[in-house]
Parts: sequence; C-alpha cells; structure tokens
Amino acid sequence: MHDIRAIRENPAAFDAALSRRGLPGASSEILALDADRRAKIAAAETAAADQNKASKEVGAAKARGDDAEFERLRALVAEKKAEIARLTAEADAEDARLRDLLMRIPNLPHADVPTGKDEDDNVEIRAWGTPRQFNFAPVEHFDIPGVKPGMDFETAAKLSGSRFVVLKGAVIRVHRALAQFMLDTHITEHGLTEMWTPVLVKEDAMYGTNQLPKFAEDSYQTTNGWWLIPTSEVTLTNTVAGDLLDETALPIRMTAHTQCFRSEAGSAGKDTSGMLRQHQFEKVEMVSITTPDTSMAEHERMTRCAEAILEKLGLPYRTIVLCTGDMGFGAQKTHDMEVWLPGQNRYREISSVSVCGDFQARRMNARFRPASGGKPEFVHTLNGSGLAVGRCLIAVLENGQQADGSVDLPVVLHPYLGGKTRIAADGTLQ
RNA sequence: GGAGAGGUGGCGGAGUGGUCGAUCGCGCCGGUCUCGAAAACCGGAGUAGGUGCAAGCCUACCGUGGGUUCGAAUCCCACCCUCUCCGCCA
Repeated sequence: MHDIRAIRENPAAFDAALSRRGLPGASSEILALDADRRAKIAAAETAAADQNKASKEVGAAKARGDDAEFERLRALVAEKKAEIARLTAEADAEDARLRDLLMRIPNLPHADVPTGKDEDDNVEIRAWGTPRQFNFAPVEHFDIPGVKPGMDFETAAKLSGSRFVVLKGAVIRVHRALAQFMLDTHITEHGLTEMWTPVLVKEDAMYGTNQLPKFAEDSYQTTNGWWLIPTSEVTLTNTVAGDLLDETALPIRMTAHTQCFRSEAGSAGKDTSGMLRQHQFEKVEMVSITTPDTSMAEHERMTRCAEAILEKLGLPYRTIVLCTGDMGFGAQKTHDMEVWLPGQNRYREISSVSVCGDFQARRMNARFRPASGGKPEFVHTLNGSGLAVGRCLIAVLENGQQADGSVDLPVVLHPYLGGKTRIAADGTLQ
C-alpha cells in the first residue's frame, strides 16, 4: 500500500512512476478524496473536543447545584454526540474508500528498473551454462519414455480434473529429492532458516501480501473463509505482521517448502500439457525481512541463492530484470530466472525474486525500531522462489534426457536418491 | 463438538464507572558513580491521525464492532482470537 503523505508531497512523481508501469495517473483522485477525508476528520475532532469539554464541566455544574447549567451542558453533549456520530461515519467511509483505492494501486518501480510495456522489454543481466547439443530431437518432459510411467495426467483428471498430476515411482522420488536438496542448500550454505507453515490462512494474511483485494479470483477459499496460499510468501512474510521488531533482529531470512494453490484463472489454454502450470504444486520459497537501506543488497543476495540452485543442478539459465510493464503488483524490482527447456527449445520462468520495499510492510503494519532509537519504521520485505519444485523437475528431466529414452540425473541429487543416478527408459530408478 | 479461563503499552503484569493514556517490573534512552564496564541511584520515553513555521494544541487507541451513561480499559450485547480440560481423531 502507498504512503498517502508521499503522494501528497509529490503527486507528480507518483503519477510519473505509475505511468512507467503504463497506468494512468491517480494522484488527483486520491488527493481530492484525501482532502475531503481530512476536512471531515477535522470537523469530527472539533466536535469531539467540544463534547469532552462540556462533559468535564457538567460534573462541576452538578456539584455546585447549578441545574440550569447542568441541563444546558447535557443538551450540548447530546447534540455534539449526534454530530460526532454523523461526521465520523462520513470520515470513516471516506477513509475506507481511500484505503481501498490505495490497496489496488501497484507498487512503484525502483529507479533501476527499465521502462517497458511487456516481457519483450525485459533486460537480460546474465546467463549461465550452455544449452546442451542433442544428437536427437529432445522432447518435452511428459513425452520422455522413462518419465511416462511416472507422470499420469489421466488418473489425475479422474480425481481432480485438468491441471493436476499424479506422480509415481522414480519421478516423484526425484521431485522429493529436488525439494530436499534445495532446502538443505539454503539452510546450510545460504544461512536461511527453515520454516514449516500452514497453507490455509486468514483473510488478513492475504491482504498483507497483496493477493487481496485485487486478485481474489486467482486463489481458492474454503467454505469457512480460509484461503489456500498461492505461495508461502504469504505465510512467511506475514510471520512479522503487526510486529515491532528490534533492528538487531534483522535481517530475518526464511525458507519453506509448501504446497501452493492457484486457480490459474485467465490462463485458460496456456501451458495445458505437462506439469508446467498446475492448480497444486510445490515450491521452496525464500523470504527476507530487512531494513530499508539493506533491501536492495538483499535482493542481489536472494537472486544469487536461487541461481546457486540452478548452477548446482547444472541447468542452463538466464537472469533477467523485469521491465516496469511486466512486474508483479507488489514489486519494486524483480529478477526472473529462466531455465533452459530443450523440449520447448526456449527458456521458461523457474524463479522470480522481488523486493517490495515497505509496500507489504505498510499493509501488514510490520515495523522495526531503529538501533539509533528513533521512531519505528516499516521493514522492507523480499520474496523469491528457490525454486519452483515442479518446474525444476521438468528442467532436470528435459535437460537430462538421452537418446534411448532414459534420463541422467544431476550429481548433486544422487545422495538423495540412494546413490541412483538415472531413470531408465522403462521408468525405473537405476 | 462440550465446558471453562483470558485478550491492557516492546515484553510481563496491575487496574472493575470520573484528573487513567493508564501503577509496577523487565527491556530501552540520557545522566551520576567508575580507568572502563556491571551494579546502584536520578531522570526520560507509547502508537496513530489531524492542525500549526515551530513550541505546541486537538482527537483516537486497553482484541473488534455496537450499546448503556453527562462520563467506559472498567457495565451490557455480538463477533474474532488465544489458552486449559473433556470428547473425537491423522
């Protein structure tokens, strides 16, 4: 959410930043509402002050037996009370409207971020690895002979419909190994703290990390009001909601491996085959809570944490910085890692690492007390995939496929597979 | 699901109708003492909103929303959340 004061102080800069995202200016509407709201608050507070004054005097009037004054003040209090009720109701309504308006406006892009319209304007900042040369035509993950016995979309459709999968045998073991490998690397080499969180959350948490109010249709809700998390960014970030932390506690670096649930509303017809885009998938997420002056450095650090996983797995990737038009709602700046998928002959997103500044912290009311002893300030929040496990499985399978239909598996996974090194063409782990 | 207890400032914990935004302890900040530190002692400090160049002033906030009252942290109602015991259960 945006700081109304910052908009008041510099409406032109606010509109200019929105314009970089390809959005119309909003400051004039916001400021008109804000001015109206403040006038109402001032009127309500003046009336409240009058009431408080009369309330204090009424006791004294009664004590000295001045009945006329007592009755006059009593009537005045009653009158002010009605006035206050009316004015605060109006002020509250405008405040709610303003808050809702501010809640629905995306974060402003960091100065570093290239201006652009869509993904064509994203900028590659580095690439790692060389796509392997195949002496046969590589296929997509679901067509690899060794994978087919362990990846069953028909049975999943019977159980749940489209965009679900049943995994079996060697394939799910590799999937599980990947998640374990990612977590272990993050906790032992990257200094993140492993967490395990609920996947059902209250509405407040979804507001905190900006899934709500604008993107309700992208997530699922239970009949009793819980939401299924679309990412553990929601739970990890909201662990500090409402807190006032000591600066010495920062940065807080967390990671969690959870199920994620997405309705994929609006992606009908996109990535319909294979397990690239599912309603239910697993992700190892990273979240950092930092001070304002360390968040940009943390963004680079977190990006490296994600890249390290890909490098250890030997998966060629490129890292891009998203342009203003392609960034997500809450981000100030985003790095996407795209992994090479030989079956599709292209790079596909496997991780997205974003710095949100105080955008989410303001929604969650998550603050820290500076070590210098000043006023509490909002923390900065960052989140990134490290990595999407299902997509990583796809990448490992497609990049490791062999002419005979088998799949060679990355060396770093072998210890997680009981020393096995490949999925044979018949689907067995060998 | 049944029964009970409770939600107060960074934390713990008092306060049951009127100078209570709130006793006290811990923690925090400043000072005295000390070579320095600890301890001890003295002093300071809530959060948010509004208004003002500023000092300041005003308003709100004791889980949330209503109500009673001239006046509510304190009384009443509803809701939310947490904890304990019982039952059930992965």
